[in-house]
Amino acid sequence: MKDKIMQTSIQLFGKKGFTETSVQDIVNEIGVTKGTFYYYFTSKDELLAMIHYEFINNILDKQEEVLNNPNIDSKEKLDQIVKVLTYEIKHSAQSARIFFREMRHISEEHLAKISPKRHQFRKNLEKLVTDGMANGEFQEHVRPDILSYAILGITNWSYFWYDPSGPIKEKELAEGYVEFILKGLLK
Amino acid sequence: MKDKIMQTSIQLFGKKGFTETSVQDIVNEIGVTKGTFYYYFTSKDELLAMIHYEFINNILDKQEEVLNNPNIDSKEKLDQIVKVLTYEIKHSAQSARIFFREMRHISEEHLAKISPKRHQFRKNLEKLVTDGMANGEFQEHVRPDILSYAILGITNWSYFWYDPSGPIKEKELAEGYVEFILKGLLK
Amino acid sequence: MKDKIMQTSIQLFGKKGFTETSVQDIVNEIGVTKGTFYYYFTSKDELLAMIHYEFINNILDKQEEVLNNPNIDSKEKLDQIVKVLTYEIKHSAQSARIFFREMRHISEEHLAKISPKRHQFRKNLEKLVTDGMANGEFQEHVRPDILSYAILGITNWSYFWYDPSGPIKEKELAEGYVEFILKGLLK
Amino acid sequence: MKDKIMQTSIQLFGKKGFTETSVQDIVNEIGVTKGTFYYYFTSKDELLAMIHYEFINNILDKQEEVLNNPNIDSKEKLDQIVKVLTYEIKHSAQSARIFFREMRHISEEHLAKISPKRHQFRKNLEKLVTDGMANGEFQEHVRPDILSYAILGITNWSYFWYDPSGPIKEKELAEGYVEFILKGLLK
DNA sequence: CATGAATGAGCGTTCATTCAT
DNA sequence: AATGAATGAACGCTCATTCAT
Repeated sequence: MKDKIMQTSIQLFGKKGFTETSVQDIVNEIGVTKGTFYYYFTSKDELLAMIHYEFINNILDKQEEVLNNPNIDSKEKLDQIVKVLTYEIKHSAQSARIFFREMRHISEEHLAKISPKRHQFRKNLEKLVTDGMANGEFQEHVRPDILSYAILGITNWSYFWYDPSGPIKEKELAEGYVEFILKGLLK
Repeated sequence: MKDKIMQTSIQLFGKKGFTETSVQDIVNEIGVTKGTFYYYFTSKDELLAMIHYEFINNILDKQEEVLNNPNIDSKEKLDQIVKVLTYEIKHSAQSARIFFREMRHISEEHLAKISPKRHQFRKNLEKLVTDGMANGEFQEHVRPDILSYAILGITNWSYFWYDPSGPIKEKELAEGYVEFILKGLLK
Repeated sequence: MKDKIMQTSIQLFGKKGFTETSVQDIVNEIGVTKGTFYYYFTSKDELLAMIHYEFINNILDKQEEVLNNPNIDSKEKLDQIVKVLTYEIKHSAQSARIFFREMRHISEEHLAKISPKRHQFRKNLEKLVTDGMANGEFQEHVRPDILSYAILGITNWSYFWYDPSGPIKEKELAEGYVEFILKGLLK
Repeated sequence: MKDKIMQTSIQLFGKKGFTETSVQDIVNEIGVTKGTFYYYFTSKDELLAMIHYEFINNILDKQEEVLNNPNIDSKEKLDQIVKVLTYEIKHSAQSARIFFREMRHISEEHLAKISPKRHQFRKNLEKLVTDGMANGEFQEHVRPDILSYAILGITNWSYFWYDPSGPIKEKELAEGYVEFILKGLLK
């Protein structure tokens, strides 16, 4: 039941927004009453925090799996991470929307568990860039932190506009991103 | 007074969010009553739409000024557009936040005036990429629409994390973005 | 201007109701501002009272003109009064609606001028019935006050359902009423 | 509780009017909070519609019971229907007031259930008159529809003026109405 | 005469949350 | 484990009225 509530909430929060989705909406969808909701969650807030936590935990795991692979170079790691992100934004579209859009509704208390993971994810990417520079794969023209934010911007922005049923296929999108990130625009 | 309400609302919507800011919050901040608010705006919705409209109108104007300059090449145009965007996200930080975050609260009716401008902005960027490919400045490795979204992702994402009082200066950020966009990561 | 406001208000109060019509609605219709309204009327209440006063004054005058005619008998007087009422309900439909429907919104103070006239109108009708009984024209089977209310009920109820553009013509209606009032149903 | 809200609302709507009675007034009277009101009714509108529905349903049932009685003639049926109406207007005075006065505040949606019954009631009366004419009990001097409206006018108008604590007793009123309806005024 | 800005009280409605059962 | 009744605070919005100009 707890999981059912979470999955239903992800769909509703993603579609209509956190504030715009009432607890009543959620329990109506499942066919139970509000009492049930508060039996499993102490607040709407906590539910949102859990959704965030599961999402960041999942992509952080996948990212670290790539980063810990000793058999591939920085370029290949970057390639795989971009693909992971694009995959998640497509296949967990509603979770991604919630993650990028509704962070502001999470209380200080819950942020304490989520923010470090968010930060870790970004820092890991920055370290990958730094490492790639150190081993001569990447240019050293720009601050690694800026580069990490730029790469995240490219992928994360997809949640804002990307329509899986539109003309751009997931594979083409991810490969386009990688190509652009690696080679830039100039001839 | 109308302008005062708008400026105050931009600050509050940016800081706390549209739904989370009540009309009462806005008028309290100014020291008038709710009646005054509704004397100048027919709804909170309309106010939000106006904020969006002013923002997109402003950056669209600046973008087209750059694009219409016959004395500079595509690379230079791209450089200037990235700088315009970074400048706006820094100096109109709250408006930018509202623009990227609160679109979903704008009614159909008001969207009719705003959406075309949003779309135009993105299309203009795509055309700049296409033109740059046609005249041999840019590589033709990736679909121009994907590239336009990627570039917008880089700049727009700044609204999410960039802190003007942090260690990264605006100039360094914008120039870092341009360098990365043009040359990519690989050596 | 004062008259313009009254005429416009009659239309709007009749169509939408007193409470449902705002002072703003009225002045919008005329193209002036609320200040103007309050220059001519001290309150919305007062305006309503004036409308009532004009209406009752008008039909009371017409009623008394009939009653004071020494050349016609009670039956003829009744006939003419029913026709006056039917005429007013058709041709001053909105005023009639307001008169019958919105009495409850008139303040004590203003009622002091209107109620006596309303009462007078009914009393005059009762007296006509009593006189008709006294001079042998009418039966003395029912209390004259009940009869006066019954006759008023027949005519006034028209405001509720009568549609001048429907199949029943004004003349047919008034004459039907008179026939029924005089002869009843039974063979 | 739902019924308590309805009964309280009937008293308040009847006394002060629908628009003039706030949900706050209703719940204050009962000693609960507004939340409770909206737990039982989806809107103030819906509550009004329910009051109307119960009223018309009740008198329509009673009317049809009389009409379906095969042992009495048209005159007797008319007599009983007038008495039913007078009884209701006296004993459900506030419901009757609401029914005749506040129809205009009922939404299209709810009217769909109420209007047909209102119409049915009037049509049944018209049919009774027509039948009475056909079997020779009643004169055929006036259109049956006009007669039905006239009879309804007599009885319904009572809601406007009749004071059960005044000098006229219910029985005297109803019998006076019947006498007048059947025999008219003229000797 | 008329305007336009502002007020303040109130309204219908929503909703996260509580709690006895 | 789940229900259903109830709360209370807030929200967007309306509107009769005032008043300096």
